[in-house]
Amino acid sequence: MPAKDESAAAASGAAGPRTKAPKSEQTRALILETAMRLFQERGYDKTTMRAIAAEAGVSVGNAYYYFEGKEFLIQGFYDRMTREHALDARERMAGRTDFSERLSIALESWVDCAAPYHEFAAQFFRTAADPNSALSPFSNESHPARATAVQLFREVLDGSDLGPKIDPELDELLPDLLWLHLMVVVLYWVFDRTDDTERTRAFVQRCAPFVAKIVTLSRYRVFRPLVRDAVDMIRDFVLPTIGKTAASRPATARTPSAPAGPDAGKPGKTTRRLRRG
Amino acid sequence: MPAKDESAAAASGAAGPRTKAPKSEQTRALILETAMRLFQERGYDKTTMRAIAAEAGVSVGNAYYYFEGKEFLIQGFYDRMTREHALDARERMAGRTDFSERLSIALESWVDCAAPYHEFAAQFFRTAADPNSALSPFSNESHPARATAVQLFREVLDGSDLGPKIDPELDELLPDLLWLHLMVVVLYWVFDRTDDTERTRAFVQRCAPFVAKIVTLSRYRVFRPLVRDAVDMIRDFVLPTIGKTAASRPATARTPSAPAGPDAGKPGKTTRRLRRG
DNA sequence: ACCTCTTTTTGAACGTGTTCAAGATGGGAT
DNA sequence: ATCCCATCTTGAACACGTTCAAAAAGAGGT
Repeated sequence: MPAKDESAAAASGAAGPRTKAPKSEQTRALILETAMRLFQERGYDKTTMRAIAAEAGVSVGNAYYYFEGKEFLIQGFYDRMTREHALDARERMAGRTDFSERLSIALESWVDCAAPYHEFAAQFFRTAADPNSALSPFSNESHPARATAVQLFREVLDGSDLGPKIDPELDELLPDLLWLHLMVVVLYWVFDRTDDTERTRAFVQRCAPFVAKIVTLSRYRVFRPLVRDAVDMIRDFVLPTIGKTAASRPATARTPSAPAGPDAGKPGKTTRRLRRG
Repeated sequence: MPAKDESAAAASGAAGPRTKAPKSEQTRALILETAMRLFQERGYDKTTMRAIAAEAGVSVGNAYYYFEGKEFLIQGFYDRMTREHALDARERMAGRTDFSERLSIALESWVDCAAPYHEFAAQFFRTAADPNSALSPFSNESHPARATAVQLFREVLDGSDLGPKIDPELDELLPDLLWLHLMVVVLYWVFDRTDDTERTRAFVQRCAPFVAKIVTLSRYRVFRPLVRDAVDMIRDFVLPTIGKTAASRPATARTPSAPAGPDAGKPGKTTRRLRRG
């Protein structure tokens, strides 16, 4: 049983090595770096595991010792790009306070950061679309990349001037919703075949004001019931799937909070007082 | 150059065989049927091309003569399921006139029809998620399965009693939008790990009234600007990607907020008074 | 019958991702 | 030093999707 799972290794052995052997970590990094370089040079499909191993000066079996499979090498890309994006977006947003503008900048920043990888993004995407894969952006909450992205969107909101006036329940959900919006943009981007993904850029420019408008309008009385419904639905059906909230599998089970309340049998803890008809 | 593309073969040779050789079509069908049977029995990954060929009593090369690759065998499944769904949904909707109910039935019918394939839907989905693949539901408009599904949703609308009162522009888009909604349900379903995909079923039950509410509310004055924006955006950015509308590359144009004329530089015929029956 | 050309069929061979039994390495404990 | 054990490394071997040159089977025409 090799110690592939470092978090487990770090948590289990109390008397064990506090920092995992730097030697092995070095090999791991070497393989990952080599893989990423070759991916960028030749594309994902054209880069064989044998080539990666050879280029890194290790055996092919060794690569599999550190990475469960070829697709796991992609994670490095994903993580790196997400970090770059967060940094770049923060920098570009600095000083701006208009929500629509900030959102637009954040999304455009993503398109820019992702641009170098667009060519083999398809392969990438294909792997991420597999629910069984650990790479799926929806699967494991632990995915650090998602946390980074959600955090960025929280900052997009916090830095803008529509602060306390909007529905607190919606406000709580918004960072995740904006991340979801980013996922839609990603989907659009992956399928975008125009030069420099101009189409996606235009899409983003149109989306941002629209989203801002929705958020702004959500304050008004007329929209409240609709917003309520949407918020409830997202809380019950979307967030749990992403791994948010303690209730991670409430579908057939009972409600996690409010034992025998009005929504017994309902998927999530809806709202305490929901005037349902 | 073998005649893999039967539509071309049928259209080109004026003096050629009006019906393509039934012999070869028989082999093709045999391979497809065998593949579908094995996929259902063992799952997609576990079913090897060698096994399909052996079970069908042909050589492996022969399978590749009729199908460009393994993934192309999936298309058979996709098409069949879509047809089944359309039939089943129509039957179940018969007599109902409430839009929300009809939509709910149509979606639930899909979940039921897709249930037998849920196990290997992941692999399926993974393939469909590849923009390069001919299987992608977004790629080629010609995809007959999508046409069937969109047509079904048109019937969902036509059979319901909210007919002429809703915004005609929205009405025109709705079938495609509902299909898009189905795609979201599919996404949800693929990732759903609950027993009998109970969670997806609950999701659908909640979505349908919500969608109906939106459609209903879209009539009121307050919502008009929002609906307008949404309709425009969808027409400009979503439908062209699906292959709808002649204007398929409007992205790089100018700012959308009407500088010169009402629709100057707009890709589609955006705002126009359509009085549809 | 014989030749000619297209359509269909074959199966060995290639390149790939992945596995695995076996070996090498290194650091403590005796 | 010697042994022990976990960690790391190896490369041959496996199974799979896919390709391809060549053979077989038809389909006309003479």
